[in-house]
Amino acid sequence: MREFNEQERIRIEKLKEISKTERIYPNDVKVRNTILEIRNAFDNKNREELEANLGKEIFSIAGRIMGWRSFGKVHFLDLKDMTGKIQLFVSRGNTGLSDEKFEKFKRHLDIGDIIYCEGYPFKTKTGELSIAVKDFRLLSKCIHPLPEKWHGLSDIELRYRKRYLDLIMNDEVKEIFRRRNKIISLIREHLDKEGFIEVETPMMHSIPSGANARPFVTHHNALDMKLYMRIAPELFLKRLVVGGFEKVYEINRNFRNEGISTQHNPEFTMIEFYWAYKTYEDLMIFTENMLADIALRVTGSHKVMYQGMLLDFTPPFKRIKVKDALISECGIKPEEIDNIDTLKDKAKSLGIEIPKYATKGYLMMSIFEEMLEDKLIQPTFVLDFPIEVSPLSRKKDSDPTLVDRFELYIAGREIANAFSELNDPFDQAERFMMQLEFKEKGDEEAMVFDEDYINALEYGMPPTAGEGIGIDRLVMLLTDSPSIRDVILFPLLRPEVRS
RNA sequence: GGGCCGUUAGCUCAGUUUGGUAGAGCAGCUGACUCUUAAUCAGCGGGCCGCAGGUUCAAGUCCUGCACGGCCCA
Repeated sequence: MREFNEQERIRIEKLKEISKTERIYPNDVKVRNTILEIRNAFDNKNREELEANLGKEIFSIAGRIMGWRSFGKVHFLDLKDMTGKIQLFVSRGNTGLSDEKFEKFKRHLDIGDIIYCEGYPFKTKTGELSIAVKDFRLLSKCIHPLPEKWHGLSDIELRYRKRYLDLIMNDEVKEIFRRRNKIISLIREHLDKEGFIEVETPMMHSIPSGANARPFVTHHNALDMKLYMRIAPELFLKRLVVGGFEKVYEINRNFRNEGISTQHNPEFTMIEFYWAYKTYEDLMIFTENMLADIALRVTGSHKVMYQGMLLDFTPPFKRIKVKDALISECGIKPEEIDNIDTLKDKAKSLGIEIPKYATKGYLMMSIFEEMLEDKLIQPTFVLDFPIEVSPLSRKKDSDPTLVDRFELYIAGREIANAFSELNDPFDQAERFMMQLEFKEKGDEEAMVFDEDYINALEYGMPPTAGEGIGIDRLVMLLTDSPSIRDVILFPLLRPEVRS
């Protein structure tokens, strides 16, 4: 049995007392108005206009009591619903409560309770729009005292563990998740406008595929088989392009069995979209226009402040090629960029550990990540990745060691990854074989050979470009959130151990 | 995995330097108060000081280990 503290026991006693004369936890009230409606209708009216209305048109609202100021025979409460906050004015008399109801009001209710009330809008001496309460009902009791009214709930661990309490207390948290919803809606709007179809592909895969990452493993009892939580939907979405869905997207969770940080949660949300008869160059233009529009409509400007950095989403975004950046920014000479020994020396000098399966491309990207990633503050497309680190991308016509691929960096973080898709089944089979070699040499993130995917490509996939955008990271940027946990409602935490 | 920091009342925090009866504000309870908005005034109650060991006459405080969390690094 739960143990309750003194304050909680008092509130439970109040509930018991109420239950003697009425149903507790009732659901038979009809809430006809929202606080926002009342504000919109009366905020602009002056005291005299509202005075004339007093006692005539009655409104009904419901919400949570967030504050209480008592003067004995008059009480001021703050009531909050999903649309806003309004002050309740509770007294006795014609436009107030009966003596009996007034006593019940004082005796039964607490800060935190969810109540229904009916009353008349008016303005107090200080000009604050308030509801003169004519009748009320307790709908749901708050057994626990709410956090302190001034400082609120600030303990980070408690905020994540008890997100409901965080949402009750911190309006800015609600705003972050409203904004997250808006961002996702806008992405859908942009894709729907182009004639895309939204689909859902499996979350459980019999072979992990579509990205270089370690999967979560689970087991299906009836089929007695291993299943992997998906690390990416890529190969399924491209099967759909083969099937004739030429513009297709999915917004859903990926699961990666890796560490947790301010940038990583084991489950995170991605949008992946595939667009037949387009190239990665087309996607850069689409992406910069879409992100600029979202930034503008969500924050009101193309220029967004993130953690002290002013990010400029005005298109076009900067474009740099991987090799050019290594040469101009990392002190590698043009004639040595393709020399594996030079790259190894450079990597060593940066303290990068060099695994057995390290190739030129692997080293180039390691050096890039170590030296340049953090510096890409303004939105920047990094293009033309080495083929060894891009097993699903189309080879460049002009240079078979590179692929038609870009990643978008903003505020030093990878936000999007896109490429012209590899639709040549013979080349794809070779790439899978190359991945297997890496795996044998110890690369745990190397891809597995997916025979059915090759088979799908053998039926013919149109030339296609595809892209993935990390929704959580994008939301972080547009809500000025320092941690991914601030934009995920229920981030993964170790379970609390109670002694 | 490593380093640093944190964990005290329902919440927000003092108290740890220099070991000696556990503190404040909000919230709660009792009383006063008919226009406040962090209302005000008077009084009262509320503690496994994260957990487990150790040192000591004596530990919230010092030492060790563990748990959970935060930031940084890998």
